[in-house]
Amino acid sequence: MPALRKSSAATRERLLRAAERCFTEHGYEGSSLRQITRMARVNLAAVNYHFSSKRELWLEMMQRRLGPLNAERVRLIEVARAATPVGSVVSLEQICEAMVLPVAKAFRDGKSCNLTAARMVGRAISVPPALSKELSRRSLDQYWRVFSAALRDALPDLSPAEIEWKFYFLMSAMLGALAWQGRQQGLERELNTDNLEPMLRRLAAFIASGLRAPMPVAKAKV
Amino acid sequence: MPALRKSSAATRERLLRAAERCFTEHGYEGSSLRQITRMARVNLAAVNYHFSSKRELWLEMMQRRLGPLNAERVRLIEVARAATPVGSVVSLEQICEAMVLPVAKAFRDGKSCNLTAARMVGRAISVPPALSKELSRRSLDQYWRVFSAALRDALPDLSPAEIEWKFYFLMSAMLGALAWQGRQQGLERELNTDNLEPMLRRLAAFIASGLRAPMPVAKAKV
DNA sequence: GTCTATACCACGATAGAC
DNA sequence: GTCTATCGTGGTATAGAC
Repeated sequence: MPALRKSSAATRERLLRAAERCFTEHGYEGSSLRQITRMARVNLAAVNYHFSSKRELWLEMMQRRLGPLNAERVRLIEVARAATPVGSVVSLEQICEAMVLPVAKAFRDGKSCNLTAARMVGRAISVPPALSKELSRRSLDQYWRVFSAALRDALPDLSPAEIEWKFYFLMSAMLGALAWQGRQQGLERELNTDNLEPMLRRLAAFIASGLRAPMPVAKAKV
Repeated sequence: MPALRKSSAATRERLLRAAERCFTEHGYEGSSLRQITRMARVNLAAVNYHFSSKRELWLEMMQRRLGPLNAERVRLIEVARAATPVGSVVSLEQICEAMVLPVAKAFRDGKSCNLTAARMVGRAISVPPALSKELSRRSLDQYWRVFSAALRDALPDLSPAEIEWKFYFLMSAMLGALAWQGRQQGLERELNTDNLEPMLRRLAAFIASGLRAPMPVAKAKV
């Protein structure tokens, strides 16, 4: 690779940081490239040069965060599997905690959690559908194999289709819970460092119990 | 009310119908007012005259669908309560089915389900956060009172805050499941009239079991 | 009161100079 | 690599016809 004439990497990094703040605070279409580049103190056209489009800027910003998060999830599942006696399997509760709890851990800046990043993950559900679908393709599909394998072991009676349905519900509940923090009337408290992890533990318990629930047979009438 | 000189109501209705098709198919920011007004065969400025903005057009379109849906949910809960012996309460399973199953029922056009409308409900999670928050304020808050009262009766040991957390998880799983239909790799089948109701039954079972799960006490370390 | 034509400004994107 | 200028399209506002 040839030597860079100027601080190209620094410009990229400043853009990614500004994008994290902007997108998390104002949403995808609520954030303009002019606003982001002003905050990053770079030229408007720099976005197109470094990322080719607003869409790719968002995707790279998300992938940078989801990479370590998913790596930690896989690591926790493998640690649990290594600690499991032969003939036994990793429990649903362990799987769900591996899925949910790293959200608090992966985004630590020093002692406290980077809430902007954590919230960002939940907000991934509030972008144009084509965008979140592409993000899922890039950052979740490879992880899905590990996770569904653990689920199949823990739920040997369920068909692959039923596993996938439950995985949908699980992911939806998790992203929605992160995104909806403090948005409902009555529950005014915002997401903060102190209540993030207890919320995630409640969520993991909710999901684990839901996964264990028997699948109902279809009936004719509502 | 004075007599209308022209077909104001017809213009409104055509705009709402076109908006349903457009917003559901292309998402909120993926649908332009020029596209919607062309489809409705009305002038661009008609949106501003009848709804004052794109935002309000979307909100009115959603409220028109969520009204009957929530009315049916409340009706089902009250029917279940009426059929419950004194000293007993409506079960979690009944509550969850009342919450979830009307999605299939409320959107019937004649014999089959209007899938555009059903999908629209799920897509409400993929709009700018400020929009879905406003929709929740207008269409869900009044319903929340009935629903949380039933939940409190079914789960007398939980604090109001814990009830609200679980309601978050419930709503997130439901909206996400509707929105995510057919978007994951591996599960390619699209939402259709035949598989909507079985999916909703699976979802209701998932949620009911999750709601019943004991809330974990917070621990120190992940 | 209802509808139309049109102007306005902000947006994302890009070409080409430096 | 960076910047300026510019293009097409978006939501919105308004003046005026009917």
